[in-house]
Amino acid sequence: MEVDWNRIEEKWQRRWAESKVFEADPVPKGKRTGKKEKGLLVTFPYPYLNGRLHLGHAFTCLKADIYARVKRMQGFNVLFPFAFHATGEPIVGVAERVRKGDKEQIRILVRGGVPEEEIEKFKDPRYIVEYYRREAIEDVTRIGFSVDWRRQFTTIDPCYNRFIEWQYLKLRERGYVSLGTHPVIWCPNCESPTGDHDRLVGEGVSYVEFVLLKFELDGAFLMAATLRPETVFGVTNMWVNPDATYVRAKCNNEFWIVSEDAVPKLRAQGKQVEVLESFKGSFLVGKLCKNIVLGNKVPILPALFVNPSNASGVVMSVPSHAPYDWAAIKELRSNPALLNKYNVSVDVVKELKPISLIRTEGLGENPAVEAVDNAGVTNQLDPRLEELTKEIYKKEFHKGVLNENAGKYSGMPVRSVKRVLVDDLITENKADVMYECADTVICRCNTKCIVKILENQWFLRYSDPEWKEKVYRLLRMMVILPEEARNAFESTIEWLEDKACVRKTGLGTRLPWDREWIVETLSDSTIYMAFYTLAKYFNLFNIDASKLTPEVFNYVFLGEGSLEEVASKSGLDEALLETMRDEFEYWYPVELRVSAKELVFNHLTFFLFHHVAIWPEDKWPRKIGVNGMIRVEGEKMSKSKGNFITMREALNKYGADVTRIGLAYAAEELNDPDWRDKEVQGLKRRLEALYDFVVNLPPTKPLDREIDRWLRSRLHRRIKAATENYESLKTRSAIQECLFNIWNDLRWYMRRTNEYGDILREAVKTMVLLLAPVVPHLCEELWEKMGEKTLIVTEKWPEYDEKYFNDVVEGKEALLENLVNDIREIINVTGKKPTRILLFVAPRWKYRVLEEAVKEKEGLVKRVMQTPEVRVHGKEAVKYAEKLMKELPPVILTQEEELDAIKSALSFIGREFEAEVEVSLAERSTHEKAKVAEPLKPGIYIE
RNA sequence: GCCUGGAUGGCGGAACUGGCAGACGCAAGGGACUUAAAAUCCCUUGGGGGUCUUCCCCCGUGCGGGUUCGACUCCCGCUCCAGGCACCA
Repeated sequence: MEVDWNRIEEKWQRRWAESKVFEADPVPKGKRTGKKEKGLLVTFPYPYLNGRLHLGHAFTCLKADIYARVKRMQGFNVLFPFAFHATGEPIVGVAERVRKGDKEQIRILVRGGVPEEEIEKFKDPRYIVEYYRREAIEDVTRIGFSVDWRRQFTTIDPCYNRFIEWQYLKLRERGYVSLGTHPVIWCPNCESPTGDHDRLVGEGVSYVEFVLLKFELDGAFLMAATLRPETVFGVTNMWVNPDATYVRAKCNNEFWIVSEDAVPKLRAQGKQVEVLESFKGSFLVGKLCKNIVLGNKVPILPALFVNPSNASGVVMSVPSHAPYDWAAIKELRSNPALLNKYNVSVDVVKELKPISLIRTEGLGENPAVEAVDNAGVTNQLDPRLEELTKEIYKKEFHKGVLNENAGKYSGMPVRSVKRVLVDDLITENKADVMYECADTVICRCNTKCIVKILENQWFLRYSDPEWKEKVYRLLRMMVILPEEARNAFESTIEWLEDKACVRKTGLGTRLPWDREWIVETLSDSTIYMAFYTLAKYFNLFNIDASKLTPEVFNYVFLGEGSLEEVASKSGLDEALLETMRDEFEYWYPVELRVSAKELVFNHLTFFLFHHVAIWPEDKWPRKIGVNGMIRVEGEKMSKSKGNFITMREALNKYGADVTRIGLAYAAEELNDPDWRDKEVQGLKRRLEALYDFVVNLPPTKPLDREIDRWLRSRLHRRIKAATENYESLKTRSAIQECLFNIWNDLRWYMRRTNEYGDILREAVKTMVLLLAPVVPHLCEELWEKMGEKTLIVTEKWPEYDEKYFNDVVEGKEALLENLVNDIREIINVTGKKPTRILLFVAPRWKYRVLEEAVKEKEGLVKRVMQTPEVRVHGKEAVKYAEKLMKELPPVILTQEEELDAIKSALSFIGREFEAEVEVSLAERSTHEKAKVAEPLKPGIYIE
């Protein structure tokens, strides 16, 4: 039968709206008697409004919605709110591009479903927010998420701004926000940090910290840049690029010699640099400079591999451990002409001897010399040098130990020496640091980026050990679903450092004490779940944001201050303030927050940090659900791949319930859900079959045969399993239980009997109830079709009762199922068409042996052979006992039970095979098949 | 490179503390029903082999080793994939 999905979905969405079932308010104060009267707040991270919602949003949000619906049916007062994120750059960027008439941007918008006549209005970022908010509400409603819309907001609403201001004042007051200084990849042209998405070249490139070692030269320092400062003990000479331009500059209170390219970088990194003179690198070649760490003098030599635009443009030469250096020395030795050009005697180069300073298991005295010579490298620009460098460094870093040449550091592992050494050298004024991009980064404006140290920026002090300790404590108290995700939280907390929480551009809330800054987007989205509890009042009474002073939030969220004072100062009603306070207390803490795994490393962890910073323990969140990322037909979903599916498209094609079950069945835990049309169509057919079945449900009557008890037993086990699965967000397993498994049980039941007991109807009703959180529209319709007058969304969740679990009856059915399969197997193997089937139930003595085996396997054969009843069967008995030692049957029945089960199923078996069926006890027969009969494996003979 | 996960049939994926790998679904094939199709119902389906009446044997959970009576599961060493790596939502 065709199911009119559209009609059903619209009908029930209308009913839900009319009856306001999703509008959740606190239970009146006097009636909060038990756990179920305490509010349960279920949340989903609000989506960013730079486009339509897509299947990824739908997937995560559905997990939350299903949980909310289950809990609601279990009798909890559940609040599932929804809001919208607008803070940040991209929306402004879109508006900007539309304003400039960017054709590509407009094409993207139109292709994304924006009507041509709306485009003009997209010049205003606020309109974009408004537009996508409307679209999102339509999608969320159409997919049937059980949202209380009275509490919606966007992050650029004035009331929300006041809330963020309060939060940051609070964090600052408690010492969690402070001024800081931090290196960033920076575009000198745009004069702003260059994030990944702002780059033309160099996605994912970070910066590295070079150590600048000071080498004295004519009253100045030649600044050698290195990533391996420990090798200062093995320096034989210095390298400069003879063709590059170098400068002598006053840097802070010293004179430095660095490449010209390094000057703006040093300036960006907080150095006062004044260039005094500039010259070619060749000017330096041949001079001697002093290694102030060791006190010896080393020559400055020319090298082409030195890149003046990398770090300081000066490199120290450690031929023992650095392949480039050894290769360059070799090349100079074999090419005296080059040296003559700079008036350097070849002897200088010939006298250079590698100085080994690291001992590494598996590597020789001078690893670079050996590697370069073995590879036959003779040229310093040989591309293989890169590879050799990496190889040696990797080994030396992990296994290397500094040798006696390293002075007081000798004996230390390379792995741990760097930090100590650098700290020492800086303290002794023998070194400095310089940051450099790890690889080329080019901004979208086509400018090469550098590393800048941003000063006086506001930071969240996530590195604070006490703050971290509190978060660890919260984490230990929390339920993480699935548990495997806990590790990721732990390592994130550990790894987290101070984070800049403000920017200069984009939409958002201005920092209350420093209005040139805007609170950055991830930083304004950490505790807003609390805002849902109040947004209702802000929306309802259209409250003037200016009244929302910090005192108001202090009172409502923290219970600080006196009611009268807060009321008179803010101009808000005392009663309203008190109601808001109660509303917050009622819904908080957050019961569950569900998100995709990519947010563990930022948003979800920040969510924890800020909660412990603001609230006492009883307001800390309870559970976090983490899920995978959506894929489409096995591939990552992305706009560029052309496999991007918006919620709107899915809803138009499949309808709400099919989309829901398609997503809910696609994956659970950390697995990535895969949206496959074939799979979804299969589920749709299954739902249609269910509809058909329920609508044409055969009449039932009160019966209590074994098969009825069997179905009841199975049903109660399914209820238990499905409920547990739902509670741990395992929607896939839940669906398996309450759709497929119950369905298979019903099929078996209807195959086994022609007379249907009331339990059949009960099972179907239960199935509809259990499926309601996943496919709520269909289930409401079926519920009504079954003659129920209530709304299923608030109907009571089925409960299981272990007293109905019946192992014997289930064992009997399992026996019959196996028996039927075995008979079929024999028919298939022999190719006989049966007219008569003879069945033999195993002799009693075999049950005796089995009983003993179940009790204790050890010494089974010996033990049972002492029983006369068994011993008379001699070899046969030993054989059976030995078989049991290897493997026991999964269920255990007595001989009587088994005989009884088969007897009462004779007509069923006869129907299945269109043959006469007879059963007898093996001990009453001499038939060869009576001999092979075993408990749970009756002898079968087919005629 | 670093930090988290992960790798199981034609496909998506199960397997609790180490105990019969492949549950459940999809796809495919065969059959029943039907005027026909769809839907539904029943059956088969990891690979290979055998002396095939409820079977038996061999191989099989990314690769190479190890621990164990026994390993998808634990340990060591790799390979590949996904996500994250902070001034971005």
